[in-house]
Amino acid sequence: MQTVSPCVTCPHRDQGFCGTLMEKRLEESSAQQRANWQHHRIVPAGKQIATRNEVSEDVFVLCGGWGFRFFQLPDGRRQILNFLLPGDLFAATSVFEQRFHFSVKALTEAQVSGMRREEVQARLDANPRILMALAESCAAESEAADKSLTALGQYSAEERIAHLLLHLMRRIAARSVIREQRYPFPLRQQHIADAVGLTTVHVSRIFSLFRDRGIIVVSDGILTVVNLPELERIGVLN
Amino acid sequence: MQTVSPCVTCPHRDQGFCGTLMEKRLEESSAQQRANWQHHRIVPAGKQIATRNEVSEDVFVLCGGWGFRFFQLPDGRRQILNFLLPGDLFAATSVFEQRFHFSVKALTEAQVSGMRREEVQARLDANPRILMALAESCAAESEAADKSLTALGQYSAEERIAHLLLHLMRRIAARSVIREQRYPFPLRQQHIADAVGLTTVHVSRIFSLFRDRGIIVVSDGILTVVNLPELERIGVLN
DNA sequence: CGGCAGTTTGATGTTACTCAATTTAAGTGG
DNA sequence: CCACTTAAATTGAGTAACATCAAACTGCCG
Repeated sequence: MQTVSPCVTCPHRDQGFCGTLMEKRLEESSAQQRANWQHHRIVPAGKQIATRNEVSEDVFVLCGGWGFRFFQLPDGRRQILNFLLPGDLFAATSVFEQRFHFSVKALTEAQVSGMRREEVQARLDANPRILMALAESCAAESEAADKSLTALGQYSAEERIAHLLLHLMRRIAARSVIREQRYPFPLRQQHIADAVGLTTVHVSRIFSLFRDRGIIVVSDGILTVVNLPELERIGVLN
Repeated sequence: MQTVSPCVTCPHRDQGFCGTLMEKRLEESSAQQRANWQHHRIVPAGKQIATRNEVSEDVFVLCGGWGFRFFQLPDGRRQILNFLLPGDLFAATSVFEQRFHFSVKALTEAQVSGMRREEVQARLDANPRILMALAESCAAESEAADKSLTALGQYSAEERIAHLLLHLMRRIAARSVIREQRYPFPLRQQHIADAVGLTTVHVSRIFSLFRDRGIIVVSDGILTVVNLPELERIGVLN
């Protein structure tokens, strides 16, 4: 599980929270912050940050805001692979690949940090704790991918949406203190639809259903969980 | 892409083909074959080889036959995460995790090789080429998972099945020479159904459809591709 | 010959999609 | 703060895709 801590590598850290284990390990190995092998930028909401098949010398971390990783199909369909929260690497495997196999967009205004891949790899060799942290990220991503696959293959619409919400809630709670079951929630229904393989219309109906049954309410970018046990009953696989 | 080569670490190698890069790298580092940190066994078709949450000191490779990785839900539903072919690690990340986050079953009679995790890790430290090979496996698995996710989230039944077949065909062809577009194919329709999130009844209908349209024929454990361009038109997500 | 596992086929039901209209919310500029 | 504009969410009606249930068929093996 991830712990709450301010962003250590990002110069914009006063504006948000990062602090994954991977990031901490990298920082540990580096004497000076804001070294010249890192760069940072702020991107507006909706802006595409990375494109499939694009070559990059950098490994990216989302330092602030939300983003998402996705595949775009030629006919316009889009699959959102996962959502990126502060502290997340775009993908753990991108430390070893110079080409993105996915695209990334900013969901809100976001802070993105890039680190030279060869520098990251050099630190990997020098410090086995970084390698271990990276291996853990890989394993966590792989397990999350397997769970998403199960959700899309086996779950009904209600189950998929409940599952997505619970998964996001756990990740948000690991990064900031949650009071009264109110979670920041910048997703549009279109994002949910593209993540769980439904249409926006159907997502809206399920949300209405949940609202009417007193399970959750979404408004003003805030997700309020009214009946957590019921949400878990619907959405927890195992 | 993987190359055709006999299984190097497995004592049963005359009975099948393995030869992933990862395996070759491991062998490279080891003077004697059949070292005492490896063990091998033959498991009958249908036998469960690994169970979710189970702890193991070993890292497993499928040396011969076919297997599959899956999640079992309490209500009986099952999601097949991927199929294992000779030479495949059960999962690349299992080199770092002592607990399976998935279950594995033998699809045909299969040969399984287990290697002490600490021995594998020791070789990882000693030989950077092994680490690189493992990183490549991780990246390949992650990309495959993202593609499967897209297939389940966005594709119609026809597209999903065509996609699965093409994906398997490429992997089989990387391990053995294919003549006349005839591929060994030990899957039951139930396996396909559980892999692509459909019912067996619907899988059967799609197969009939493909057969009637002269695209593929499956019989006697052999998949014959009659019209490859058409199959690719349906199933390639690019 | 009987039994079993796997596949095929038909009839019917349900879930989720499509299309279209309407309402609500979120900005924007005056 | 209010009219205006635009994006997002909601609702209804009709439809397509896939599931469910049940029966029949096939090949295989004892």
